Amino acid sequence: MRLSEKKITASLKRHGYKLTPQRRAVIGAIASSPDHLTTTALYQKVRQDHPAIGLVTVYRTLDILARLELICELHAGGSCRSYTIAAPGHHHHLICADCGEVIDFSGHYLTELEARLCRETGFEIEGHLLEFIGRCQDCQRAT
Amino acid sequence: MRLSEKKITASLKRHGYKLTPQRRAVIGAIASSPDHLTTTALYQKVRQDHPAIGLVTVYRTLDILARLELICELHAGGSCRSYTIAAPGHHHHLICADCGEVIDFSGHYLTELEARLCRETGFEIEGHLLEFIGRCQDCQRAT
DNA sequence: GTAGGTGCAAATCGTTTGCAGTACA
DNA sequence: TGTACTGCAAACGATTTGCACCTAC
Repeated sequence: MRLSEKKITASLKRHGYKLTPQRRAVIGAIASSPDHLTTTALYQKVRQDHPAIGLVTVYRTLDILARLELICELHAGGSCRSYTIAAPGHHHHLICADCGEVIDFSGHYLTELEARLCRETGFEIEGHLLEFIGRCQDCQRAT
Repeated sequence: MRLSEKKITASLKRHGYKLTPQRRAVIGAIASSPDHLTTTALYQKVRQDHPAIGLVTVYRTLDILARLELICELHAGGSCRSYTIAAPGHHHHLICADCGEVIDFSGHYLTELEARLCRETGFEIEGHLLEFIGRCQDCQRAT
């Protein structure tokens, strides 16, 4: 279950952001895609029914959405970020190094470890990043 | 315990890479720092006793060292990479969001999870990235 | 009406590449 | 000696910023 378009726009309003057609378009595009999209990919998609939108606006909208934790950011290996609608609760990613497919999985494998690290280092732990890199079945066959 | 400068140069030679003064300088700089350094920070440091070196050479050297797994790469949150001498065995990072301090810890907390993901998704898992973000004791006090 | 949002162009940042000269093995 | 390495400059992609105009509230 992922956040609906409605909930996202509502949350934007609640935080005092204006609801422009551009923002609706970005939210619509990201909400209608099951995959993680890079900013540029999302830009292409949004342009299909909103040709006048600027790439900058997409960046700014994504920035707001990420800050409100309405979308989730993925640091897939290299130097590019991609986004998808946030799923409630914490989750992690399994990424195919060849085709870029992303599988989400969730669980609390790390709470125990986190508690131990807190105790041993005195850190106040705010979050973590857990990603597996590998090759999906299709790409294995393709070799 | 971290790899010594000697072991690194030896490994470079063993893999057929030439041992130039520039490479020695980069290795010396990274080996003498206990911290993780970004490429640019490392470049500044190397220039202190090797002013003629080019940033490009630092990039290329780091690339080789990372490929040979002699140094380890850190994707600290944002879009910048930093490097430090590799510790033997696999390890993870605990990063202070305020001051950037990095604590290494090791363990095989993920092998079981990795096996389960393999089974369930058919992925061939090549590696993973596990980083905790938080605030160290000093920064907590500083608030 | 006005603060906030938009879009363009230009600036910036980190990183890579082409190429001619240089130096290690 | 020959191949690999270096350094410059230029290219590059992703992201940010300055600014004038525009629009949702």
